[in-house]
Amino acid sequence: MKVLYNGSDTCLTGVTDFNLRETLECGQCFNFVRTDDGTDSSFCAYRIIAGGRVLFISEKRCDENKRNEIKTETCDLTLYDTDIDEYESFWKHYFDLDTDYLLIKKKIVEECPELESIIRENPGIRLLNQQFFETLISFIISQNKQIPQIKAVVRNLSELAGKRIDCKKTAEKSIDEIINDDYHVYLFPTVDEMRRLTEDDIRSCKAGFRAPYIMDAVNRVASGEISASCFDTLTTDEARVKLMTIKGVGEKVANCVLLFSLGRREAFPVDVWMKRIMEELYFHKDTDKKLIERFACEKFGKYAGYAQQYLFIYGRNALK
DNA sequence: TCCCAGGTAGATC
DNA sequence: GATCTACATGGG
Repeated sequence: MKVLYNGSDTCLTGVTDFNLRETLECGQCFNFVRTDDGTDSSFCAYRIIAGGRVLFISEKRCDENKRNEIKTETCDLTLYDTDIDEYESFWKHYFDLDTDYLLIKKKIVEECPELESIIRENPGIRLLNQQFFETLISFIISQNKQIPQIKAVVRNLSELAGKRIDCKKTAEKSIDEIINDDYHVYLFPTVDEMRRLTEDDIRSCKAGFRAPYIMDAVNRVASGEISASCFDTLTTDEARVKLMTIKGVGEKVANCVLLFSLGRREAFPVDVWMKRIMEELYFHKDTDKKLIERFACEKFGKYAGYAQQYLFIYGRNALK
């Protein structure tokens, strides 16, 4: 992979084991919009809001080739209005580009051959490294909601309390809102911005019964009792227990926060889909979620979180 | 109108 | 402890 800066954009060429659409659209993040018109199957562009920044990014697929049996392909990425320093210090880690996914995929297929075809079809999924607070709030929102609705609540909260950012340049001017000259977006609110909201404010963002849960999470983070760094010295099991002291955070939400924002790749969130697919593959009967989690963690070890992502896609394709 | 959604808290047994 | 249900909101 080569990294080049052309004076305004950072261009990554020959990126392996990466697919922007697969990575963003697999349910691990909710603050993005596709900005191209979808007419070119080898091209896509997105606007992503994360970590107090806005990124316009596009991807061009390159020719397929084969590396060590598992089919892979390369792509070129353009991070618009982004210099090398911002790429190196933030987006590189955000997209998990310093991790060897070829090795990870091999290990998972060794443990679970059933996943080989799904990995072949989705070879570019990466686990993002997202910011703690916005991941915590987003996954509290996610309970009992579908992805488009989760995205809507995240956007409503951002518009209500987040900082406005004016976007002077855009990657692709194809969606309606981007056509406006005064195009702007709102960042996900900071803890301080959220603290100014009342429970009714949060309800007005269509958060429903999750509003008091969000209030509790905000208060606990604002007080300093909970922070990304407070988990540094804890084991994953201890960190999960601590996260679950927040109202509205159960096993599943806690595991998502561990996996997607605290670098605990051994975490294995079990939702309705994961329960169904694991029962189909291994248990062949109704099985407790906690048991499924323990089984997967023993089976996949430090790769459990990655395996979970492929299993999720497998489940959504195979079942339903 | 009914049912479900990448769940969880609180009640009840 | 294990099970049952209400919870807001929107879409099929």
